[in-house]
Amino acid sequence: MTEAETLLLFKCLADKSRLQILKSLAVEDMYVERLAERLDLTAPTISFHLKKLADVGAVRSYKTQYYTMYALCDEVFKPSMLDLIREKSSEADLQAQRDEAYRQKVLQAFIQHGKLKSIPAQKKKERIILEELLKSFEPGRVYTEREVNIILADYHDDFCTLRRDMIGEHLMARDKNGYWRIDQQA
Amino acid sequence: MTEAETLLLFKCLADKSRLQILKSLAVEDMYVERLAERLDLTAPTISFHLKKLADVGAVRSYKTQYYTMYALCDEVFKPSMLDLIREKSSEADLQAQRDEAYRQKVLQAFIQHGKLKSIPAQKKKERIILEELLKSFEPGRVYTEREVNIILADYHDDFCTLRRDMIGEHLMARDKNGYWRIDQQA
DNA sequence: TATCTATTTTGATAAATATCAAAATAAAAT
DNA sequence: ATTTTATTTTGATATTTATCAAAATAGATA
Repeated sequence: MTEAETLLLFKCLADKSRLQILKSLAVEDMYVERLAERLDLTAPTISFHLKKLADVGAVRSYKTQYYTMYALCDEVFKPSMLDLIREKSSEADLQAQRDEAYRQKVLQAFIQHGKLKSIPAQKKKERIILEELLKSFEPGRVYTEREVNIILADYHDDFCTLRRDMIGEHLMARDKNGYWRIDQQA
Repeated sequence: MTEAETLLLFKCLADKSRLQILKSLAVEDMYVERLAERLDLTAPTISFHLKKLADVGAVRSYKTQYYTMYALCDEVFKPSMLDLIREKSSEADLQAQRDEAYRQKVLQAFIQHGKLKSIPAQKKKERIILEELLKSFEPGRVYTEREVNIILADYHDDFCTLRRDMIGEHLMARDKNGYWRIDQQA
């Protein structure tokens, strides 16, 4: 079941009238007008709800002589809600989730109380730290080397290494006028 | 769990953002701002959703040094949706349900193609039939005996018995001017 | 075929609610 | 104490949607 389908299913359960319809159908099959009478709603309203329920496969219908009988499809409601919550999101989302978890882990390991405990030896980890420090610079603005140093010194004494690696990782660029952020477009 | 609580719970699951929050919390505990970043929503919006989720016991929170961490409460989501649908409604509702089912059974047994196959011998069943036939009369209007006969004859040849029992069951009344429905106020 | 009746569709309306910006709280660090 | 930062509350807005009346459709009986 896709994420969108799950949402649709829950939306069906999230309405008083539809919940009552399902409860009624759980007892016995019924036709539109009888449901309307039971729930004190008009037939069009019942029809509207039944259509939504049918769309997610929650009910099915069959003809008897006079009426269109509606019946509950139990199967759809067998899984526990937890199952559906745990169901993996789209693959891309899952990956993003793992990446973000890792990123947070690194940040928490190296940055404490706003200070950088040490500069990570692993390139991958240092990159994460640098990306975080980059947030202290405004996009588009040009900084003097002195300004860059002051900002970076706030995190770690070795601001020279940090500044150099910002350039090395292509997170910042420089020319004779100064330094600026390089922003990858979203 | 009461019917209203069930509805609230389903409503919590019926929103894209809240579903994503729950999915995220199923992986690991998180704080408001991080969720906001992940879902690309503002912190107030996340806070709004978390409050709703907390109201139905879907999440709980605890403090760490900096943040208010939110965690999933699995227990709430353990039951299958079918369990909740099948959960008995209020007692009164259940009784009404049984009554109505019985009523339908009797009606279908004795009335076919708009005609009364026979007049039930059991008083209880006949009463159900009479209540149904009563719908053919307009509330408040006074009918001549002849008019009553014509209407009842449409259902069964023995309209005299039907007419008499309508009076006997106090479903209709008569005086020198004619017959009329007695409507029990709702 | 014509007529009745059950059901669905359409159009309109009112209620619920997800979202954000801005303001208010709360909580921690300096 | 003051400042910073995370969270919540408030107020406003736009979207969604449940509901009904009326019209259209479909299905069955006569």
